[in-house]
Amino acid sequence: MLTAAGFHVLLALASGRGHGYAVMRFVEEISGGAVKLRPGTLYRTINRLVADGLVEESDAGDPAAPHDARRRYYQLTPQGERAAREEAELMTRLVTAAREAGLIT
Amino acid sequence: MLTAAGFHVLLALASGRGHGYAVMRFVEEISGGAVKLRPGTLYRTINRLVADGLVEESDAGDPAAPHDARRRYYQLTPQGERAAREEAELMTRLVTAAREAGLIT
DNA sequence: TCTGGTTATATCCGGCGTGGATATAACTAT
DNA sequence: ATAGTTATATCCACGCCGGATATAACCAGA
Repeated sequence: MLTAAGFHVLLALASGRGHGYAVMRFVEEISGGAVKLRPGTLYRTINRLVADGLVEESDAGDPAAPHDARRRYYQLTPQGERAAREEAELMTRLVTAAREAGLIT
Repeated sequence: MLTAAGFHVLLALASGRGHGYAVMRFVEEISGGAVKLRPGTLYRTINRLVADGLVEESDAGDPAAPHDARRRYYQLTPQGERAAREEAELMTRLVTAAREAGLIT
């Protein structure tokens, strides 16, 4: 199973957030500020995902965005997409169970 | 945020799995065998949840079940139920995002 | 132009949580 | 009786995370 941080990063990349800092903001956004991926966790997680073949660096960023030399862009590999999908499916089952248990509506 | 194991335990208890070993089977069931809560993680997690006030031991188990002296029964505290609900709501948002990203249907 | 705030990446340390193994013992069925 | 399953508990090594610190590029406004 992926770590929570690992899934957050994959999901952010699948949602079109191409570089590290954008991933950080995505996670904060989607959780309503409850979850924060700090630099230490963020960049280490990205490096691990690259080492595991789930993510790869892509030389070109969004061509519409203004150039920023600091940014490093990433994208999912097919394996990363598969892993993210499996994790999302597991999560769907957990949400269904939470609904059946009356925790959420 | 809860750890993955912590949420699994709370969800299992909310789903009427009263004792430790039943929690273990619940997690294995719901994940289709992909996730296994091993003894080391399971009982340490339960103890931590008790220490944090999210779970409490309940002296009586299911009266319909045959008595088994080894079993220790647990239930959610109001605080535990709140924590589980918040985590489930966060997870719902993640699943929605995964759907919007085309990861799942 | 220079200055402050934000964006962006990177690394270190201490500590917490996990996986896997091992142990023990009570149940159950044959 | 005895073998297999159910059930709880604890240990060690390792991996991951939070928080802090560092560095530097970008941008807006004075």
